[in-house]
Amino acid sequence: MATGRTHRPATRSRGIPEATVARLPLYLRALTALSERSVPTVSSEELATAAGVNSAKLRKDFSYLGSYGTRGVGYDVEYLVYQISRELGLTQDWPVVIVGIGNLGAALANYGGFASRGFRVAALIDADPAMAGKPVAGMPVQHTDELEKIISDNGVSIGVIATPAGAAQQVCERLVAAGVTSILNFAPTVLSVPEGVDVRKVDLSIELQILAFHEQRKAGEDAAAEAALPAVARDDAAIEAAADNVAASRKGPDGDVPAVMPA
Amino acid sequence: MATGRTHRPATRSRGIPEATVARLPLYLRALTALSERSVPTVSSEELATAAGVNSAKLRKDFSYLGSYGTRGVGYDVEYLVYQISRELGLTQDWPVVIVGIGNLGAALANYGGFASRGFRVAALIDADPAMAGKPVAGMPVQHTDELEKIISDNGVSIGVIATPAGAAQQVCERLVAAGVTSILNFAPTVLSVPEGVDVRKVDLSIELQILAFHEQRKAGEDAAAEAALPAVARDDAAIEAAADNVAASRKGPDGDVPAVMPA
DNA sequence: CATTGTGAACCGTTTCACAGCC
DNA sequence: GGCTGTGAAACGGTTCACAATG
Repeated sequence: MATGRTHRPATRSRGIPEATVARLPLYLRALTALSERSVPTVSSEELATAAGVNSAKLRKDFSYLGSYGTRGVGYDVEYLVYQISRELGLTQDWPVVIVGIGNLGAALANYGGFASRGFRVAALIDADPAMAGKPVAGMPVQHTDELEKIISDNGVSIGVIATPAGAAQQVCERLVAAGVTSILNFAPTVLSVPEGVDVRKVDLSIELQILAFHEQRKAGEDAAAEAALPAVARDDAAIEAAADNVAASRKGPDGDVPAVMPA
Repeated sequence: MATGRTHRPATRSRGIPEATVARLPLYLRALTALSERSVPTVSSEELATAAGVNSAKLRKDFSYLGSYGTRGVGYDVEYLVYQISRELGLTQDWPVVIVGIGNLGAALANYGGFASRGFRVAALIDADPAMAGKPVAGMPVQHTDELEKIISDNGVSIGVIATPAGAAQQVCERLVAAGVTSILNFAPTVLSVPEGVDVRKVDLSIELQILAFHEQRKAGEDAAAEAALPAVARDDAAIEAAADNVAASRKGPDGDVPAVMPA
């Protein structure tokens, strides 16, 4: 999961818990799907399943927004879509700039999920003069020299950094100086920003490392089980020794082979 | 923040807290940088700053791994790198497959951060027959038909899904059936997986929505401050009204303009 | 009477503050 | 003296369980 936030103290009352905010987009996506299928109402149970959470959590989350359900019936899909959209600020237009148009930046520029929810890619910016003017996702790449002007002309408050780690802090500082107050950072660096600027980080290799950690544990468990050891206390040596056996016993059933679409 | 996990109950003792696990890669990155600069030891304070956390948290985190520091001195950089790498399972080789070689899949394939930490891209897989054989990141794309064989031949236990949402669940099922037990999902869908399979999700549009939420709040605050209203209780109507003024007053100082590298 | 909304208990995580140790 | 390691307190989030209610 992406994470990392800079925050002012939770002064104001009736603040929605951060954990709840992070789930609202999930609910919104599930609700949008229901809306497209013209489903009029959902129960907390159904919606929770669709969003991949449990229903108690969902109900508590919604209780922070206000009470938009009907006891004995459920929630009105359209109404909830509206309320959550409004709460997330998606009823307004958010111009976004992407800085660093390499593989990842280009992928982001082409990503449909942005436009579909109020985000508009206002500009693509790269430091390579050779990139300037080149169309990516139907939009000409602009040179870094224009950064400040672009931000200011478009009233951009959200910036996406997809540069190499070495350039990220500099880019960040220029974005912030130009008026950006929210940054989504894909570069594998800790950005330091002034008070009042939010940073969220998405780090691919960190996610993999977390998976590797659990994977390693599973390997240890499997091996312990196979060796018919009592599954009680953990023993580091045993786990380490067992780790070498990972992936030894894998099966590859090719029963039904459904088609997969290209990304 | 990327997130989302499927988990067996925390049966085993001496489990490292999930929150700590999620920070270990951060420490590792900071330590690696120190190591490259041949710094022999660090204090919890220095390392914490470099990793973007506070020192109490860092010390508590390390206390779960064992006590690898020296009071009055700090931590031995090389030794810590080794201990954390081992704990994360990065001393072994993790073959990974990427399914869905669109813009994002290609970006992932080219991403250097994988190889640098024990992850090896074993194969790139796509359902489009036209992609088959095409080289991406110096490696030929293989057709989905080969999925099971690839997983099995390479002992792959970690899969990355970068397909469109519609294909993700099917791909996921095939990966799992073929022996994959950890999945990093970039498709904007909730994947359902059997017990024992870990899923982590990275969702770009969710991250932006979370930023938009905070951005909206800031706009409300700013407006309230400008209007010289008492900064006490929140008033929804006022915030909504003020939201339209976002980005009205932006300055674009072009003082020093450092160069930015392409991504 | 099915389903929401929510106090209260619970649990994991963070922070504090200081004892322990080099 | 300086810095780690860690109990204990504080906090935020989740889950439970049931009263409220359309």
